[in-house]
Amino acid sequence: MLGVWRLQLLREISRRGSIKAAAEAMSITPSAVSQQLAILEREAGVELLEKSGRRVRLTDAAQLLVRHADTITGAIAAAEADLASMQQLVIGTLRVAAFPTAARAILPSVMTALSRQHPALRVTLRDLEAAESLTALQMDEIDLAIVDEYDEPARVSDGGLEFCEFMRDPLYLALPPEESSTPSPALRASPVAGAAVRLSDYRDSFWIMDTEDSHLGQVTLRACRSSGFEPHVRSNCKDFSVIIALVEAGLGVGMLPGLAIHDRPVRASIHPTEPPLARRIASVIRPERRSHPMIVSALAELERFGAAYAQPRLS
Amino acid sequence: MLGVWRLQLLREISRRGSIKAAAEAMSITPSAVSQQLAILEREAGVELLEKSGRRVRLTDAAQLLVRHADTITGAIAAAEADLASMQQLVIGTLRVAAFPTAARAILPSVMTALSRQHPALRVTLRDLEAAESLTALQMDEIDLAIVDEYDEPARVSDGGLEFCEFMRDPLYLALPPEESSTPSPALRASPVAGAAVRLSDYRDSFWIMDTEDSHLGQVTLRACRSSGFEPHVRSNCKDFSVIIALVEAGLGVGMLPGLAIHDRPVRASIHPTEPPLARRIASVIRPERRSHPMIVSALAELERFGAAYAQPRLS
DNA sequence: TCAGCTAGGAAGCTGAACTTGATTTGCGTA
DNA sequence: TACGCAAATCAAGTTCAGCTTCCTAGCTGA
Repeated sequence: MLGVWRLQLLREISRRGSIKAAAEAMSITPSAVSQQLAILEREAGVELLEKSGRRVRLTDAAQLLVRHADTITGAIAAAEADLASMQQLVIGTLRVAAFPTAARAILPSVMTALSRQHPALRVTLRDLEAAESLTALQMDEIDLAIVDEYDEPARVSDGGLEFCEFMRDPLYLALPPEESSTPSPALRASPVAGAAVRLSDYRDSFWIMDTEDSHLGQVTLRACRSSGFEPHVRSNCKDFSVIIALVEAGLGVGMLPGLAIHDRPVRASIHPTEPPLARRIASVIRPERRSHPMIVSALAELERFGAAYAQPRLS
Repeated sequence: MLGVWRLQLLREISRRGSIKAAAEAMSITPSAVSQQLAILEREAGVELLEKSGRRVRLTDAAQLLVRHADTITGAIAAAEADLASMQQLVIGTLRVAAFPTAARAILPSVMTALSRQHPALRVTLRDLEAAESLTALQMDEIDLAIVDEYDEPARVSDGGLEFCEFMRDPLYLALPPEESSTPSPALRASPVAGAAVRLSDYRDSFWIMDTEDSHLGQVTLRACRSSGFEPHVRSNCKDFSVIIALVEAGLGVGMLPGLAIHDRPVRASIHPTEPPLARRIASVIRPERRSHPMIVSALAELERFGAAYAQPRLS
């Protein structure tokens, strides 16, 4: 019979593209992987690897086996999840990845709540952009990914992952504080704090934008254009704290997601837009772990955070 | 991670009901099974076996694991089948079980055809009644079962097995040969050879029946009753050859399936009934092996036999 | 009550799977 | 073209999982 361990090694080679990388991922030596695959080839009766330069390439038969290895591994994981859910035991290590803003604004409270509820649970956190965390999830390097989505749910190549939107994060327009000398060319009365504003009212302001290749940058740009103007971009900054600082200094206006100013005092005037803009925040898991109590608890906690966050609160 | 080998041992205990039996099935010692299950309990973190007299009983958690073990084993088997079908290799050992009549009438020609087509294929045959071969299939003691079905497809507890009817076997009424002195109380002109007859025409004959608990016996009895009479049963015989001999000796009439007189000279007058009666003959496999070339070839050969058999042929 | 059967623990053995270290082969670079 | 590095693989030695054998404990039926 085909050895499951060997199949998992093959799977890892397929994921990571080289024997060395697979070996590192499974924390054994490349030599061991090479030997195990030689055995698997005997078991299967087919060539599985062919040399391609100084690397290896998977044959068709190997790719077939990788697909099967995925379902086999999934079935084992499902058994473990069922077992854990039967015992209602929330123990072990939950590996979470979140995009940076979420890692700062959401995860601290969620992690403390989780470890208060389940003292035996260890939660580790990495901050990864959405796309990175999805591949990490597929690589089985993390158990739970928190991603942001700006456009409509694309999820074409979701690779069998399970998405669950647990909150929406409104996008706000940040205006320089009242007292600051606004360098905006147009003089205007500042709107009432917290009142919705139209982007087109700031067609003549300088704009502090996220980087062009970021989702938020593109969404902002598109929103300005569909409001009928091309923004005067004064600077492109990746880090929201920098954007906040520039707006606070009165150097322009900028779009900020709510989480970026959540639980953080900001000396700027924050306004929802009309029409409202928002990004969706979703949890992503591997479906076979859906019933794992560790996952169930974490998702519940995220839902709770999302519900609390939905209460309007403007600084 | 849960050890697959251990899960399979647990599965075998569940199937066979004792550690000893499971150990024999896997050809290791009971002690080894006991040790592996102790390890599996540690892996799972749950009690899996509880003593019940001098045997063991599976806990709920264990039964949950058995179900998962089934799907895992199925997934591995599917991988192997896919692998073999990719290579189009028909090698190995095909273990067949068939009910006795089929074992005599169908399997010899099918087996010779198979081993002619695929010299590397070994075919082994056991004769088992339908119910026995189904459990053997679930026990993974055979790869292919040939069963007969008299009633409408029940298949309630088919246990995830896959049935495929490949032929129908008509039931014939066997009458004593012309020249024999018929001890039947009623004098009548014998029907034209091969012509359909009505059971009610033989309400006054003696009947040679299959055993009462056999399917054929019950079907015959029911047919007689629905033709409006209770047959005078002269003897109940399990073996069709005995029934044939008795009819040949002129001691009565009897129902015989076509296969029982297939390719075998019979000195009796064989007649289809009006309305016609038949049993269905089906192949049964485990679904995960459906695409295995060994199975594919065997099923094709059975279909071929069924098609040839369907040509009317009466002795 | 005892003989027979099943489950399971202890000790020792075997082989599968790993590591280490040397070798081969391909690729980029001086 | 030669050199060095990187990746795979081979050979030899080592470790440990999983087996057997032998034994004990406990249930069951004669």
